[in-house]
Amino acid sequence: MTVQNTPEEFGAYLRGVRELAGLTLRDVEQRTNQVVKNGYLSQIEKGLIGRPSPGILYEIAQVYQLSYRDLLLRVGHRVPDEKAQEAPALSGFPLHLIADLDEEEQQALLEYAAYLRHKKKGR
Amino acid sequence: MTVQNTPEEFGAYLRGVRELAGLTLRDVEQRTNQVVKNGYLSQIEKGLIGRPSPGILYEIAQVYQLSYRDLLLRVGHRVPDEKAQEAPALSGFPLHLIADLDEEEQQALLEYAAYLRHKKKGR
DNA sequence: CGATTCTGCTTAGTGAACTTAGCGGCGCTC
DNA sequence: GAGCGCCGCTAAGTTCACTAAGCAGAATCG
Repeated sequence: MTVQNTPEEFGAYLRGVRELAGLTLRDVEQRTNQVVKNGYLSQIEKGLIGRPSPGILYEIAQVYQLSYRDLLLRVGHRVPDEKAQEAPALSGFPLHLIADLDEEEQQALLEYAAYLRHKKKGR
Repeated sequence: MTVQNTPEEFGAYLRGVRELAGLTLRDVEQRTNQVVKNGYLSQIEKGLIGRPSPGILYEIAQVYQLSYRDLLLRVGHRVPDEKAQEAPALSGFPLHLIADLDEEEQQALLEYAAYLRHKKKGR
């Protein structure tokens, strides 16, 4: 429910969860396949790291069985809206015409648009 | 729809969108309140940056009216599950008892758990 | 007692994201 | 055609997440 922690708060929280789970720093390192190094986790828990990266937080969430989204929020990372899949509106452009196209075709279209825009300069 | 782009692909994509929107690098810098520097955006578009941070991607998504989530996926950031709000299961621990507690109380509880765990060592 | 093996921790180093500052080119206008 | 402003770009510098390596203390066991 928390929205934002200081690094100290976040560290204390993580330490609490780890100890509750009965894991050592090296246990976590092992369970994350050496992705989260014990020394680094120690730094995080001591509040020395401002904003651990999403990848690290994800691994921690897995090991402790916490919500990845919640961890992201705690350290202050932007999190995509649950819903509100903000469609690329781009001011009335007929998107449905583009939605059908596959990856390469869309890219080609963008490049063509760039070409048009370039030409237009000599308007 | 794409799941993962190479830095080059991602850069080409962003460049296409920007030109389609008719914006210059400095326009974007201005519209993001100098959060996304023109020189840096240039580096991204040329594929020189491996994985721009969430904060930067968020700003870009806002300016171009793109889906932040989609940008995260393109560069390879982990994204929290739309649903599947993975509850902190922690092996049968009676979570509902904790859910009521406020922030401070939860922290105190974790610290108490740590204390218990510590004591237990002399089992 | 000494040796071993855990524990958390610290320090110095690396690398990549991001900044700063400025360059050269192009298209205006006078 | 000289000056001016905007364009994308780039090289060097800064910052900070993350690594590598090892140390001190406590528990364990011979």
